Amino acid sequence: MSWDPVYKLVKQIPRGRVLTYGAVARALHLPGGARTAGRAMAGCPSGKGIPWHRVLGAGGKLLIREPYASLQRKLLESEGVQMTERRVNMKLHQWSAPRFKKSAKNRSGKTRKN
DNA sequence: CATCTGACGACCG
DNA sequence: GCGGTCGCCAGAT
Repeated sequence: MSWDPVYKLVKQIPRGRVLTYGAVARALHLPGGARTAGRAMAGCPSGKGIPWHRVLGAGGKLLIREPYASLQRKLLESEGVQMTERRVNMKLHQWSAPRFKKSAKNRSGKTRKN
């Protein structure tokens, strides 16, 4: 399987921003959803400048285990990402991944529900 | 070819 | 908020 599009998207994640596996899967329209994105990241080639640490689980959960877990935390923290012991503040750092094949909707300043 | 597992996500208690 | 279960796809054994 060619994960190139996945790595390509991850490489586009701005510093200090993060994405979830589900978001990546949906942005690239990957079959199987988040698991497929996870598989792609698991085989993430080193030395390619891929900010793999910016990809988290749903809700900003840090799913990666040691020894990469601590490394990921260190890198994120280094980028000024606000986080708890095992979760990242998605509200502040979730990045709007560009939609491939689908039109991106303007979700800025939404009323939410109050 | 059958089965298990995994850098997942949503749901339920 | 946390742990357990089911569904999903692909690779490994």
